[in-house]
Amino acid sequence: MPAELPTKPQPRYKVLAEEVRRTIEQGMLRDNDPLPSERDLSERYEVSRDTVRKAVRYLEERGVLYSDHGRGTFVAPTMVRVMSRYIGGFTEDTRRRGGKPDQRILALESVPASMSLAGLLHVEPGFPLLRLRRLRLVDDAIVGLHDAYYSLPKGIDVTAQEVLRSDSVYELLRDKCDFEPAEAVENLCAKAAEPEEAQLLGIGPGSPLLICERITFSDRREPIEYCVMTYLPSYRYNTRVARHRDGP
Amino acid sequence: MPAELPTKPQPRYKVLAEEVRRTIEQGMLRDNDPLPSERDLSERYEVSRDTVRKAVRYLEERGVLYSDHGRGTFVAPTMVRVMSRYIGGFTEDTRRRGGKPDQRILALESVPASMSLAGLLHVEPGFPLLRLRRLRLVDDAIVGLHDAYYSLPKGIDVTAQEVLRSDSVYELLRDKCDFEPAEAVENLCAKAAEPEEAQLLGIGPGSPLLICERITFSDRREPIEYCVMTYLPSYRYNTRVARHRDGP
DNA sequence: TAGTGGTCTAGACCACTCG
DNA sequence: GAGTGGTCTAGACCACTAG
Repeated sequence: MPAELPTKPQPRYKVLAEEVRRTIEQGMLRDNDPLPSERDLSERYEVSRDTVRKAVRYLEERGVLYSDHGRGTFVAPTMVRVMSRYIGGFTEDTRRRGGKPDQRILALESVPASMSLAGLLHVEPGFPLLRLRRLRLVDDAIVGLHDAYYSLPKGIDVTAQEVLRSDSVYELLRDKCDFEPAEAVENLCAKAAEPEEAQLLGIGPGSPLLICERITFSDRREPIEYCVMTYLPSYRYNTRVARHRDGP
Repeated sequence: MPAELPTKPQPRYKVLAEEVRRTIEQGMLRDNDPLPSERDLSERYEVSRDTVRKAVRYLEERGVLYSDHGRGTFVAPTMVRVMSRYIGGFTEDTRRRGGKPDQRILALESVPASMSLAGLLHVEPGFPLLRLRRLRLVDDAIVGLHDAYYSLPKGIDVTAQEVLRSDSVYELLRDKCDFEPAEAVENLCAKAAEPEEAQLLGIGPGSPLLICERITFSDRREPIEYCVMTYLPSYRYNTRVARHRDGP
């Protein structure tokens, strides 16, 4: 079987959107430059105005464009474009930033769900969870520690081999079960390193750490993963906060 | 002049959306319950299906609903609904979480832009910036320190009185100039408290702190504010990371 | 196969901005 | 007033899910 993907035909609005994105990335348009009007684009690309509007929405969501009633549609500043965040794992995120991601697996085991984990993942206390604890590296330097718990369907198991081979746990789980991360919530705060963390991360106890707790939901909005990510001060978390198009 | 606001008539899709949101918040629908189909809603509310779809998009952006092709539209889990983030100041954010926000102004002065600030705010080095340094409190306890720099039009000035009186600096600036925050980018990391910070925050030097740097853009996407927010470990930053409806 | 959301069209009118 | 984005309609067909 060849590696050719079927590559479903993309909807027109998405094709248009990527065309516009390419134009911008190639430097044909600079920050805050105006785009042609929706009616213009609609004629030029021979699609309905509504399809043009969908393409513009698509790029607005991603921090690439913004539009102002009565004025026009414009190219968002580079900094906004860059910091637009979407759900993705450490590997993907690091690559996007131009770094070389790596990992050291510390533990891969089945553990019974504690009361609090059971509550977060909507399972019974004692339900067997897959636990994966890893050191995370960027360009061969340790940047953090991930401690993740997955609620997997019965009979599904994962080996260290598979984790090492695959590019991301998300991808691995997408193949083995029907896990498809659709949404996540995160909670960030600062914390002093505890002795064990300090030793693993090669820092002094009490050193400042960035803690990011995450719960990931499947496309059916079942909580599937709970993960505590512990980062050194050198690690930076970027995000874009958009005002909603209208009220809260 | 009476305090009556004109209250512009809202578009139908927004009226519908708020109606649905109310239904959910009153507990008529629980997490992951299905909504009536778009065609149903379109008949029931006597609007076109497209208008229903706009209302659904509106609520999806806000983490209230999610829809699955071929299956239906459903109520998003409570945790997702709660952690949906939008641009707002400390005051508004704290109130949303049920806390009582407060502040102690440490400095309000005009300072010449440094090289780095000038670069971030797109002004000439030496350009006079308004600097506002404040302790931030929730329920009468210190939680952090805000150090903000604003690039204001010439001739606009702000007094401590005005800051104290107004509910938020954003609101104040909206009145005095045409500042309207539309988007922001944030960069978070951990840091050890320096002696001065430690003293102001009432902690030991070297204690862990959460640092959030923010650049705020106006509706014209001019960078208007640069702010460094320093938080104690007790402060928590919540966010929702949605996968985009389609590819990155 | 019936029902759902996803895409697309063509046209209309409104609300806003700016010269 | 001319031009822009914002809202709304009515209808068509496609793609997907589930019983």
